[in-house]
Amino acid sequence: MQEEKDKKALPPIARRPRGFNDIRVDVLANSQSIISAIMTTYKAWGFEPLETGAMEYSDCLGKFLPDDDRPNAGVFSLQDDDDQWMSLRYDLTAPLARFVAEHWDSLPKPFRRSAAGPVWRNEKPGPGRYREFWQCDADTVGSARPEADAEIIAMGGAALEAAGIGNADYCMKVSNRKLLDGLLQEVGVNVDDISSRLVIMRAIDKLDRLGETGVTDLLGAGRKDPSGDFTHGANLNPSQIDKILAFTRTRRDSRAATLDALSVVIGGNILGNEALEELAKIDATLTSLGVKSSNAEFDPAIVRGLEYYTGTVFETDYLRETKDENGRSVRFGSIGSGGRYDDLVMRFRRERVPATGYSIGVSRLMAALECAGNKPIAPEGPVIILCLDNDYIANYFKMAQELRAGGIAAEVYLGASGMKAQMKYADRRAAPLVVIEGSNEREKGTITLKDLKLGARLAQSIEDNSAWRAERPAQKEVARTDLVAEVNAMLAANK
RNA sequence: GCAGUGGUAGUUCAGUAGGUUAGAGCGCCAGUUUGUGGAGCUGGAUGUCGGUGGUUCGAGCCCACCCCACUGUACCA
Repeated sequence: MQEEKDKKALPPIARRPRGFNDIRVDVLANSQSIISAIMTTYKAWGFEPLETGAMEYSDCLGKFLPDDDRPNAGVFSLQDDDDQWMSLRYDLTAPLARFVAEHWDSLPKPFRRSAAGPVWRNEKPGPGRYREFWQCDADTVGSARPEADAEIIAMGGAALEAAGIGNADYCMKVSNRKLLDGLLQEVGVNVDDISSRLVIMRAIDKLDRLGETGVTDLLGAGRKDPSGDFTHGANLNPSQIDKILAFTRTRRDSRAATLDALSVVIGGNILGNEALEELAKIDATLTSLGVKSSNAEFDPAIVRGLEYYTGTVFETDYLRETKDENGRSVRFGSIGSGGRYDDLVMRFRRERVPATGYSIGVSRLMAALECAGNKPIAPEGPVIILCLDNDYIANYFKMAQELRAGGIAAEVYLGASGMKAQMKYADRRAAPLVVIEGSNEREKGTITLKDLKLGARLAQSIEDNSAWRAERPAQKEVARTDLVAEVNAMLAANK
């Protein structure tokens, strides 16, 4: 009892829930610029921005309804005061389906929507995996044409390049669910047996990581991983497995060649032919949009784990080899993915509403850019006006207002420490320069401007600290009346 | 979820066969005769040694359970 009371008296330990990140100004500046580059591209291709709320009624989000046993499995859920379950959205596609179904009659069709925002998943976080993260999506709802898929694919590449990914560093890998369904029919697997179809899809999805031997195990009896964990397999026989593996090897260096190879394997099948026709149209559209095979290729080994895709599927591979801080090479998962989901809106309305879309994971994209050595944006802080003389603080505020009126971000130091500490503060705030007015300057009607960025550059050759300080480099005494003009000149000189 | 590894200052780590007041680098804070950040000088602060219980005269070190982190694996609509 007593102990419990003592525990209660302790203050809470400041800590952040795992999987949720604090984002400081340097990272924030970069993610905002990436998001804006992507959204600008989406807009240029005719996609209208739409923002929806963070929560949806759980039954609108899909199959993951909270139940009594695990009300929060996968999603964050809570019960509203009218007892309805609500959940934080786990992607931007499900809210789109809800919105479209709700407003179908008043929407222009096809409806082309872009969206950027955070999504939440109640899962175990890992490196590069968070419980809150941003996605940038674009979707075309109400067009069944393969050209709609092609356009999304081409635009996805354009968006990535706008965000800073090099043209040679990514490849959109495109396939079609119907290819696999056709193949499974031919091989004698019951396609309507959803669970075995899913096991097979997930097995193929792991090709890049586990290789053909691992996937062979997963398609057969099952696989035991090095840690001793056992994964049940699809229990196919060796000849079925061979045919599936042969199918996954039909990728060629050009889209046309892959189509030829595929038609040999799957051509006789009705679903397979449908898929081939769609892919051929996608190829033609990509070609007319100027998208090379090196940036968008057909790869039948791409299946994607998600159940809701009905046709075209694609994901974006980041190609550049990257190393972590220990020099080990890092494998990035896809930095974006998408596909056609013709049945998602059908949950709300009886009619089938074909839709296709693409989603970019912002933090993963940032990690890729960072590993590739892209120079991050260094955010710039305000001009700091030192407060050397409390009796004259009014003067400092006046200077700040003059600078702001001149379009320059400025701030008066409001702490209580000495000059050295104030310089340190300005340094930490990434201030481009500081304004100094002590009694020396005031008596002369001048101010001293110190260029922190130039100083930083000069400091690289510093050998003797006291001499360095005596020299007072990178600073300049100017007339008080020229404050705004001189600050502007110094800022311009540093661009 | 399953398996392996680990948990000592803000951080990276050291801690010798269980023995007195638990250490180092970096970082942080303050001062350095009106004046100057990023590599000067001087001084300073900081740890429920992940938690709880146990063994012991004595536990950072040994034992049990729990928590958390990392790695692999599964799931990821």
